[in-house]
Amino acid sequence: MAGRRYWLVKSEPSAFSWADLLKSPHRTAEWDGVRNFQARNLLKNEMKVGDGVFFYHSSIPQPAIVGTAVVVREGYPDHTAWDPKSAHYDPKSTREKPVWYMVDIRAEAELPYPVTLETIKRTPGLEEMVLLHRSRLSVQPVTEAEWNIIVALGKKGA
DNA sequence: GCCAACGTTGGC
DNA sequence: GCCAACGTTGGC
Repeated sequence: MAGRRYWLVKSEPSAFSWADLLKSPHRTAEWDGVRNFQARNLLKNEMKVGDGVFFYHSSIPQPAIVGTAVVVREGYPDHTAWDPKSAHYDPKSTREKPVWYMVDIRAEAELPYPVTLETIKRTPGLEEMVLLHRSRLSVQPVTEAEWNIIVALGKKGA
């Protein structure tokens, strides 16, 4: 697909896991709760319908990319910011002037061999991944070359 | 506008 | 559970 871009989103499986995404209606979920401006800008402006998304499990013994997803709805206001009962409530965000945005993603394929952080660190061609250098960014860009290397590893193992 | 304090993320 | 990295806040 021309102009298709690639991304990586992180989630702690205890909060929302790959299995949770698979169980969601139409295997689709709102990627809500992102409260970081750089990540927000990517969600709001850069991620387009059809873009590829790696689903990464963080804060576990073996952090890893476990599946691929696709963007099915582009940036729109994150309504959880308006809900005082939500853990992601932010009174600075209003319906008139939303601060936080999200996209919808749909699960595409599970990687038969999850690509661990450890593998990423020692795989030639992945040295420059944002994951290794700005590890705290929860939505980050992935190059096409990186995407292809990781998809291949995920199919066949390292 | 600087920068110290603070809070959160996330690997280990 | 620790702590380094780093984004955000707020006093000045």
